[in-house]
Amino acid sequence: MKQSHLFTKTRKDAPKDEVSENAQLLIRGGYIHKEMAGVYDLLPLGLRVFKKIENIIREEMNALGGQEVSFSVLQNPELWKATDRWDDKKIDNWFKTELKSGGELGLSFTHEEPITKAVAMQVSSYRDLPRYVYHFQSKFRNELRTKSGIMRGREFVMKDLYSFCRSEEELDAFYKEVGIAYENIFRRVGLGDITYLTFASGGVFSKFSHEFQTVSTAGEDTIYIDTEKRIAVNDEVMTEEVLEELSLDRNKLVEAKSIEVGNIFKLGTKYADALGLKYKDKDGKDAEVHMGSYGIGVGRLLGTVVEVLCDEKGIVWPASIAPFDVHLVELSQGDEKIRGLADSLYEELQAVGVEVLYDERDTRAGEKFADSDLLGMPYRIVVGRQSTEDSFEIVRRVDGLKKTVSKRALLTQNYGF
RNA sequence: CGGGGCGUAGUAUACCGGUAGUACGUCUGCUUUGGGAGCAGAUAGACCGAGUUCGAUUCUCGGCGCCCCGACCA
Repeated sequence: MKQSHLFTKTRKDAPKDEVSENAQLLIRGGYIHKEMAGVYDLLPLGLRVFKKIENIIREEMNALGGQEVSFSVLQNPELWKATDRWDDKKIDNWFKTELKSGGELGLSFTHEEPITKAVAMQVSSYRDLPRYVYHFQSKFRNELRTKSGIMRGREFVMKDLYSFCRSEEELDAFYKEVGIAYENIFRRVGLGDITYLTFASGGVFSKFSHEFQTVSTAGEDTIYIDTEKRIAVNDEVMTEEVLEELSLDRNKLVEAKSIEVGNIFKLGTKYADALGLKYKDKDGKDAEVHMGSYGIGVGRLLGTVVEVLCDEKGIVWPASIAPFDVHLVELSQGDEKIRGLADSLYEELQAVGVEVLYDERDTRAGEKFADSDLLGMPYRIVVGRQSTEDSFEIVRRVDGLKKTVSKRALLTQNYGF
């Protein structure tokens, strides 16, 4: 992608109404556009990151045996009445709308009800279970107050996975597998070291639910971490009894603010029962379906990566989710030889499948470097006076380390850092 | 939803009961050119409505919007 063709530009100043680090950097870099309070649009660069994160999650969900679907954002109130979640007193941040022909609709607050209902239409025997269904879909929450940039908006895309099992044991086993898959996801997007499996309140179905909490001063939650065991306890369930049950020593726990990037919990049989989802066991008798629900906010995850990995110069993307593999910056300043060198490198890199953002704009070096730092590609290739046919400067964004490498090294992405 | 703050250009701000000025940014051109350069020119603004007034961006009221703390929440 040639940078001069990109319809977004970087900006020096962040909008005054944006306080959070993640949204400031993403807006300055042209990754997102703020539509209104709590509502953000993804621009080309932002969408590329978003899709890469989505794909990592998708791979892990598929590895679990998950089957991808796409459920509507428009929802039938009847299903929610069946589970007693339609009333605004029960769910206070519903977005609801009306049909011209009369009647109400809900805008997807979450998708337990419609997906459970759809599964009920397909499942009737023990042979039909277990089933794991997931999708990436917009969720709408009529928040009284939005905050933290893209971390908490009124509309956001969530990956939600629902598991349908024949027994509590089957659910427990799958639940553990999802936990491992989630750890894979957070490691792959670059948050592994600072993300902790956290015990949180479980509601009426189980004693605990589990959250994945990424340590950040920008977080809204408070957790207590056992760094050796690599688990944490959410402040909301932090009691002596809980510590005892989990065999944790209060003196070893470290308090931290954190961002909830994922959540997994057991739903028991409540929704299945309410929506008529049951199956015939081997004896031909009706049996209950045990459900689990597993969410990751994709946009929040993106924002969290920006928030915790950025530095004073801008965004620092992990290679796994960067919009481009490399940022090619030419400093030809009118020198056609240098420009030719950069142009052909651009073509060759693309030919071997390297994703490259090519800054061939006619601007000064300082501006290009500043933009490159802000945009945060993991590597920057600089083509200037010192470059030759087979000698190029490459800079690693995360620590600024520089190397001079051959063209072959660039084409094979073996930079030797 | 409780509490607080704020609405003048993309950003930061100034002045004023007589329709707005500066800086940065942005755009154009020229000169420059390895860390946001210089010169010249240009662009762009009073949230909306009602009231008071000869006249409202300014005063009053209402609405809308935005931000922050708390509660709530992926």
